[in-house]
Amino acid sequence: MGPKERREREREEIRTRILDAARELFASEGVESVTMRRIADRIEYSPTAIYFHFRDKDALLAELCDSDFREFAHGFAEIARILNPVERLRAAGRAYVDFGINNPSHYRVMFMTPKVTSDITIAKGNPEEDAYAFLKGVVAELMAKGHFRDELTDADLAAQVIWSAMHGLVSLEIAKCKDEWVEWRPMDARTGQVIDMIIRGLLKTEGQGPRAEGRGS
Amino acid sequence: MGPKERREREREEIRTRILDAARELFASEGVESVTMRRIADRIEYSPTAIYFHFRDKDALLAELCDSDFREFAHGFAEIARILNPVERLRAAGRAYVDFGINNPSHYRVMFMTPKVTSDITIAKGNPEEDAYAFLKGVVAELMAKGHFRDELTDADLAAQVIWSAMHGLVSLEIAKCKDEWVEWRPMDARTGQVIDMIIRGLLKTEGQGPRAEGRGS
DNA sequence: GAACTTAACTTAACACTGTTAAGTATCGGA
DNA sequence: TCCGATACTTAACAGTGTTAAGTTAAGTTC
Repeated sequence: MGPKERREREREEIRTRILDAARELFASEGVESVTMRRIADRIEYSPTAIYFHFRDKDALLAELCDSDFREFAHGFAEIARILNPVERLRAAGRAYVDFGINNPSHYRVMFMTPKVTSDITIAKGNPEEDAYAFLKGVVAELMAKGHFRDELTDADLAAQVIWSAMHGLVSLEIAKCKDEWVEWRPMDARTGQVIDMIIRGLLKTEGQGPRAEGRGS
Repeated sequence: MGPKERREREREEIRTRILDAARELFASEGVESVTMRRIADRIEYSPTAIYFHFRDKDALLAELCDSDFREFAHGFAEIARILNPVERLRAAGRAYVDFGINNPSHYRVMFMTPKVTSDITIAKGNPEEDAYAFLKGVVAELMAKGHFRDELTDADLAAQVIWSAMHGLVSLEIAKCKDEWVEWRPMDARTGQVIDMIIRGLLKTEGQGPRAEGRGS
């Protein structure tokens, strides 16, 4: 069964070549510059050749998105080692903002454009691949240890509230940083204030739980 | 000078006809369906006729956006009459979310897409036309009355933090409501929690100032 | 080994998009 | 009456995603 496997391998190879070209174009010149024809130019194929490997442009972008989500979640691996859950939440918030600011093009398609995430291959619920699961895990731990205000018992709801606040920070910066209408304060200052607001607004007594624990890592 | 004025009036009339057609198309079928040709079809002109009244499509959309921003700000007029500034902030937050949920297409172009707001005619700083100014006003009043935590003395920074949280709520809903990845909690519940988080996280002692005042209106 | 099939392309074209160049009426003023 | 500006139209250009039809090379089968 030599030739069959070789063909399979070659097919996979050209697939990743297309994806790489698209990713490169995407990162350097923004999502608008990612056209089928420009991708084709880069890999020296005709534009229609891409359709043999991807259903359409959306499917191609979705697959790009898929790997982006995975990489994004991997970014929290180091943070997962922080023992103190409050500090872990703080660090996660900062990491989230860093990702968005450093990868605005990616952030836009990942979180700012309506897109059906149908054929996605990420292991849902696994904190190492699913960033939402990571956040929910931190929230659940904080709840279990009694850090959260007593009326907050729904980990999903709390996670969604936290995500909303952080997402607002990043998406507003990406969409409106050029806007001279508002006298924007430095992103660092805003980030710090939002994180403090989250901690103070959702947790008990100044962001520390009922009993102060040793700071992690 | 009769004819001259009549011409001027007619010119203005066709301008608003174009804008109305675009607005209608926009609200009913989303921004993607707003094409020069479809606008032209509606008003029974050729597509190029529009270019005599608007520089290009962006200018047309910008003008649409302009009136949308004004209308958006007008929505806060009633809320401005609430005496208690904490309650006013709460109501403003709810109104903000309502606007976004009821006008997702408008919200997207207004706040979720990078667009240079250059030739804008809104009276900056006037709370009746500029919603950011309204928010900043509420924040400033809360600060003056000592409701804010002592370390928060910058009204712009605080306003931007509040706006971020509310914007995150709305924009995440608009972009990801169809997403089955996350088990979304009801929008109402999230809104309530975010507003509570803002109040508790930024103000002193349970969202009330140093001294409880009578509730307004 | 010849015939057939299929995978992996290419070229040409369609139906769109925003936008521009060039041409045409219509109308107010000298 | 002629002139020039105003307000258009038609035709076209350079893009876009996508599809239909044709081509070529390789593998499979008789």
